[in-house]
Amino acid sequence: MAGEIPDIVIGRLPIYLRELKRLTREEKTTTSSQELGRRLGISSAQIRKDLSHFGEFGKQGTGYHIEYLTEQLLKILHLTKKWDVAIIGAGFLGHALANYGGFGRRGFRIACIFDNNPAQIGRAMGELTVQHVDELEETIADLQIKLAIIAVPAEKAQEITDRLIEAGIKAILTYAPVPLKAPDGIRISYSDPVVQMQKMVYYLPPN
Amino acid sequence: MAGEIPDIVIGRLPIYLRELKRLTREEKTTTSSQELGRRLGISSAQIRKDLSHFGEFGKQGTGYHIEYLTEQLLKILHLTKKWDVAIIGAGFLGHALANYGGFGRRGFRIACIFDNNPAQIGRAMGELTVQHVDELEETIADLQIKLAIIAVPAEKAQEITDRLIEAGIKAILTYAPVPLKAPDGIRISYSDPVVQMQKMVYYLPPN
DNA sequence: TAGATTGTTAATCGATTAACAATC
DNA sequence: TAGATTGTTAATCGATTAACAATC
Repeated sequence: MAGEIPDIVIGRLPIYLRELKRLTREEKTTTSSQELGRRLGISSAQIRKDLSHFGEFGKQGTGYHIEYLTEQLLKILHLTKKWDVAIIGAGFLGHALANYGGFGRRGFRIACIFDNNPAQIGRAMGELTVQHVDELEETIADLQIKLAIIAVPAEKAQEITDRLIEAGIKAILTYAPVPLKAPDGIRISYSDPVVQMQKMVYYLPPN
Repeated sequence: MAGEIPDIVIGRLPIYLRELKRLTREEKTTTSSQELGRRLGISSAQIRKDLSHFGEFGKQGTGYHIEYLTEQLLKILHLTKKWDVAIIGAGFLGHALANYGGFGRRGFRIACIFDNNPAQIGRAMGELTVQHVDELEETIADLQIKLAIIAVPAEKAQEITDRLIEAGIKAILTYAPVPLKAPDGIRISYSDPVVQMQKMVYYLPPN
């Protein structure tokens, strides 16, 4: 069973979770690896294999009880409690993140947002107020926040990263198009829309 | 050499490109697979292997000429011309995307942005004006746009996808947390910050 | 019982790494 | 020449798929 689960398997669990919620919304109570696979464009064998790393959640002949599997995945992913998140950068992107309802619905709470631009400080954003970035350390330590999202310009990203880690942050999602240096044990996840677009362009005929 | 290049290799090329540009900004003229690998957290062997799919770009003993390798990667990725991009959805996220300078600097031009909310139509965004989503088909066909970014709510994403493809779009980057159905030959790239966060949370001790 | 679907094993497929001759 | 680094081969490692006994 458990032991050393491949990272790529962990990466698919949130996708399964997301689709299970959609099935629930469609009033279904039961599903199968085949149905799930068809909806996600993944083979049914892969889904069964992935789940088998964590235990046995299905029944031969009938498949998976959606509510039960959802609960199990939430437990596996440590999503049975809400996680506080700090956002650094209150530009357009920080604004979009702070106002995105998806975090609240799926296990997170945007707890604070920071910027260094005096014009932004004190401004209301979502349910929050933009704080000065110099309050970053204290706020994160006080609230014991472990997760952060970086939405600052590339040049500032490494400095912010260092400060976040120093303040106790353990995982960072960054939108800055820069590889971040961080000690072992700190998770970094990258999102660069331009990189994604460039990759797709390869497959398009030029001109 | 060429033939059937693994998708995962293509996915790393934009990252190499991005780092080469940074090296250029640092006034370097030459680099090696070792230096590049160290900066990106990738093995030097992998970088050499990846590049070898496309030809020989380096020199034994000295490494790679940065400017030359950059040009080659741009050619390989079909980035020697600017690609027009359509954005669907002028909410906070669409706003952030339209105002992000990274596209312009790295091979793209945001050509148009659409929304269905009357309050948004006509509003200036970046250098653009928000158009009604019903003009989507005509604008995309007229400008022969091949790339689109979906920044609409989940429920609308599939309908928009269908319309985009009908209008001639060949590749889509979507921020909607839904798997999109599309015919073969259409590329879809997903970005869901919540999924990225959920994946990282697995590695964090609960509570 | 007959049909469906699981969990798991073994086979296949693909990607990464180590190592080194070639050569600048 | 001595040192550095490439491009490539072969070995290793890891992930996906096919197949099927077990069983609901």
